[in-house]
Amino acid sequence: MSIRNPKQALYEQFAIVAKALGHPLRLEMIEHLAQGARSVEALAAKLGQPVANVSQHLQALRRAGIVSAERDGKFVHYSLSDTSVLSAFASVRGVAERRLAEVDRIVRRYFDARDDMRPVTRDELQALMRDGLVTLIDVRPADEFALGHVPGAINVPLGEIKTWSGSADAGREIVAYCRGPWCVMSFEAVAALRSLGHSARRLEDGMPEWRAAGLPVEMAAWYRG
Amino acid sequence: MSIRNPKQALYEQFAIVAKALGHPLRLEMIEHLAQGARSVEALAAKLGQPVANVSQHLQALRRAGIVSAERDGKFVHYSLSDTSVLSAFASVRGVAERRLAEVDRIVRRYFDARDDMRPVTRDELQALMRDGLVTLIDVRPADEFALGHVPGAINVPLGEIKTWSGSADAGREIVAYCRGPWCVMSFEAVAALRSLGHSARRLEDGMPEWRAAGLPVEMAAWYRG
DNA sequence: CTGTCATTCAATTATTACATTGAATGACGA
DNA sequence: TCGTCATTCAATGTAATAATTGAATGACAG
Repeated sequence: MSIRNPKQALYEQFAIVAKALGHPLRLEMIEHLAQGARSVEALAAKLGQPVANVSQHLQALRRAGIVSAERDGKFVHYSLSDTSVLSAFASVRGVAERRLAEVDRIVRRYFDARDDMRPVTRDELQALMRDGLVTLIDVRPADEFALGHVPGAINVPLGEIKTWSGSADAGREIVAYCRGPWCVMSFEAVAALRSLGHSARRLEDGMPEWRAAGLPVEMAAWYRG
Repeated sequence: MSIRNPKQALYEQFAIVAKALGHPLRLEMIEHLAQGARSVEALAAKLGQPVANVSQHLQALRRAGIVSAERDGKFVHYSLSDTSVLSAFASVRGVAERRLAEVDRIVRRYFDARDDMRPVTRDELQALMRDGLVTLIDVRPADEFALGHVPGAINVPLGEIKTWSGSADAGREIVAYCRGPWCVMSFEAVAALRSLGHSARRLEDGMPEWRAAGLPVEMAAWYRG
């Protein structure tokens, strides 16, 4: 850590941030934290990882200034330091999308591409919702839905898609969204709904992007006030 | 590299890109390549690093899709794959700037902050140049200047600042720019000019950002056509 | 075909990152 | 004060990454 010259010292600081983003688990953690603050234990449960491991990765992110911690009793709630983290994540994803054929291959394996695969943009969705033309479902788990969702969205966690679709109007198009543009839950939801005979598309982004765009966010009643 | 599920596979791909950015030398290489394509040897000379080391880092960047290589005789010219790389770099820098007090500290050590430290924006510079109020100097080495510079700029490499300043109009403000917002050459140039009694400021960005903004770029005569 | 030169590869060592385990801390409630 | 629980720390083995060296490739000139 000896500072030979300021130029290299600066690059070292930038590298610390990039390095902190350079691990799959930490990226997944960031995407979860983008939904809202989480305790170490809650995050570990979401990720299916040992608590100690998650704690150490969180500290790595904290050292890089990517997340911040706030103690609340015996819990420590971690959250993203600011929205610049999300844009850094998006930029990295942008490079990966543009240049790594692998990413495309993985997505296609997951979701057979058709012309109607085109995702719905935020603007399109707002128009469709205003005119009452679509049913909007939020396929994230209930706790994430409660912390904030697109106004008018119905919470249908992935496991309940099949049950729910029985009661849904078969002739009405469904738009699904989840955590972000590469969150696979909305892909799975759309695939499931189509196989059940519904017309369904994905929202191109997820909740964090909706919020970052300054659009209105609705919260569950027991969180209000 | 076993693909357990598509979600993790995607995060792994994103992590590859971020990991490639997670090394000071590679970040410095990217900033150099943002000025224009370079051969391995030329880049190694700029960085003061052994050729083999630079070659291996270049390959790491290539695997991540950040740079691309083009063979030309016995030379291999590397360049940035696309401008999304620059925006990813900028985002990482943004997180670092916002969150790491260390960065601020390093910059301040380099350049004692005053109210007139405020850098000149691109828009301001264009207005100042149009009205002929400032002298614009490009403090990068001559080869980088030749590959493209801001119209009207004079090339004054760092080592020639002192000599050049003797012939400069002492009452006229000087604006200096170099490779990018954190490139220290323009900091050093401004510090040197001020100590010599000149009024000098930095342009907030460098050449790559100027080019990425779609602004006109001038090339040396022997490169034209 | 041979020599030269830019680049890459292969092998080595040192360093750093990672996951796991079990123990230590720190705050709360009884 | 004591026990409980969330979190962190410390220690371990393993794997990945980095810099260095010298040899191998691949293209050009003669």
